[in-house]
Formats: sequence, C-alpha cells, structure tokens
Amino acid sequence: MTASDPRPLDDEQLGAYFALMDVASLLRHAVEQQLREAGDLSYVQFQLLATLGLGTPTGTARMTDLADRVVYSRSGLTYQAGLLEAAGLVTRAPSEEDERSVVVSITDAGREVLRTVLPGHTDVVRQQLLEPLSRRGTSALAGLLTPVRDHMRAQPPRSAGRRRRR
Amino acid sequence: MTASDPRPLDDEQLGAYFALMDVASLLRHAVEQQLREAGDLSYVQFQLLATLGLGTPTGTARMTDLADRVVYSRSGLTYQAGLLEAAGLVTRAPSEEDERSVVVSITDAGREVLRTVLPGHTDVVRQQLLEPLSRRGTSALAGLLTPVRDHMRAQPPRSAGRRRRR
DNA sequence: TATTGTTATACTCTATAACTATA
DNA sequence: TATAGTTATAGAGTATAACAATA
Repeated sequence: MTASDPRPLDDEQLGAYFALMDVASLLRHAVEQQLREAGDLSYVQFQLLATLGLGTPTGTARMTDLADRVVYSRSGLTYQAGLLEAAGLVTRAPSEEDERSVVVSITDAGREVLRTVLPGHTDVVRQQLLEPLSRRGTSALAGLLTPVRDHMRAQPPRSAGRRRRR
Repeated sequence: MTASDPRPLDDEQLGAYFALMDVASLLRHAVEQQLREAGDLSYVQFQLLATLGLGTPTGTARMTDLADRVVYSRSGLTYQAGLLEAAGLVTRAPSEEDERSVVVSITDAGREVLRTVLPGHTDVVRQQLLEPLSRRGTSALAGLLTPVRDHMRAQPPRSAGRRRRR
C-alpha cells in the first residue's frame, strides 16, 4: 500500500486519461457494431476467439487463463464460453494433466468466423484509430501502452482475486 | 465511403490496437470499483457528473449534447439521468429557449459527491496509468489520442445517427 | 416534417455466492 | 485445504421502437 498523492491531476494528466477512455469507448462501440453485423459476435467473444486463434500456437487455453486475460469473473467466462460452444466455435474438454481444468479449443468453424470478420474489423480499426495516428503515432502508442498493460496485469489476477480475499 | 485496404494489420498495428483496448478495459474496471465504493457511482454516472461539474462553466447541458458525449442512445441517457436525479445529484428542467429541450444541471450535492470521489479516483488513475507512463509519456499519450478522439467525434453523432438513418 | 425527450420492453452481460470435483 | 469450473440468481445497463410535444 503506497501513500497517496493528495494533489489533483493537472490538465495534461486529465487530458491523457479522458482521451484514452473516450477513444477506447468510441472505438469499442464502432467495433462492436461491425462484429455484430459481420459475425454475430460481441467484443468479448471476438477477444476469446482472437486469443485462441491468433494468440496461441495450439488454439487452446485453460478457462482460468482466458478469464484472467479477457473477462473479469469466472462465471462470466463460463457464460461466454457456453455461448461460443453452443455456436460451435469452440469446444471444451477436461485437461489431461489436471482433471480440474478445462481446456478450450477453437474449432475450424471458429477460425472461419474469425477469417470472415477480420477484414471488416481491420477496416474499422484502420479508419477510426490508425489513420489519424499515422505510422509513427501507431508505433509510439504501442510503445507507451504495452508497458502499462504489463504493469496492470502484474497486479493480483482478476479471476482469483475475489476468491482469495475472503 | 473510402475503398478498404485489403492488407491485414501488422504486428505493430495490432499491438497498438489491443494494448489500447486492454489498458482502457483494465483501467475502467479498476476505476469502476473505486467509484462504486467511494460514491456509489457507475463510470457513466461519473462521466455525466464530471462533464457537468468540471467540463462546463455553468454546470448545465442539454440531454442530447450529453448523450452525444457520454452515452450512445437517448434512452440510455434518460435512464442514467433519472438515476442521478433520483439521487439528488442533478436536476432536469425544460429549456427556456427551446421547449423541446431539457437542461440538466449538477446540484450542490452532485458537486459534493464529485469532490468526495475525486481523490480516490485520482489515486487509481495515477497508480495504474500515469505512474508507469511517467511525465513525458503522459504528455505524449495525450498528444496522440486527443486528435484521434476529435477525428472520431467528427463522424456522425451517436444519438441522432440511428434516427437519421431511417 | 424534423427534432427532443420519455416510456415500455426485451435482452445481454456481469458478478456473487453456493456448490461439486480434483489436487 | 486450496484450486478449477459451473450453476442459480439477481441486478445493472443498453438499445429499439413507439410515442408525445415542440420547432
């Protein structure tokens, strides 16, 4: 527990904070519309498919690891994974190493949906975010925010947090 | 309507996009927890109060202007404004210039809640976002994202969009 | 006719707590 | 005992369409 700085944020700090939140919020809204129309996916569902299909070599992940990465509660992931499974885009099977764990795998149909959705998705991201940033800005933004994400993720994990705090 | 670029995003572009979305998502989650505990506010409600209390000289705004800035549908804003009004944090009154419009005003109680919530809010933003960014990074981030927000907002407004597209 | 705002409604999503099963 | 995951449940939030009132 660090002592808190009593000074209010200055205009530049507030500007960075609100700009970040507004841009992400507007972008997410735009992107969600595209995903819904192109593939009947929510953004969270897209994140899950993208994590499995683009972010791992095997196309598989444990439920808890997915929850820590994408969703903030275990039951939330169970719900979303259930929807994806019902749509045939992922499968769930008990892990062979640890019988408590469940391994989620993207299916061929899941990869197909990802392929279908990706071009339009890319268009939206390019038009809304990347175009006004330009090449150099894109690089700078990634350089700034990637360490921030790492810093945030280094803090106590979301899925287990509640449980451990009892 | 611009022709779409058929090339997929490269790693740097994907990195910037996902880092932005992840950071905003994690930050929003952290901030929402603080707002709920400190002042029983959702993030949207905080945005509304902050827009009125910090973003305008008069502490007032029209419903439609608030909707365009904060929420994405008129009915969504009616709902949130209703909650804030029931809590005594804002008032709503018909505009004198245009009888169709409703002017929302932050109350003293609303400003008080804002004051109560702000120090803890600031702590979270500082610890999660600003500290790892450092001074220079904060400035750079604001410089990158403010034009992006302007670019996004220059596009057809959210509240009227659906209606006009009929 | 177009715009402002509200209402009714239905739906999606999320989190909490209780529970089962395995380590 | 601790961890992985599910279920039941309840609540918050959002959007759509239909509506009333004013410009």
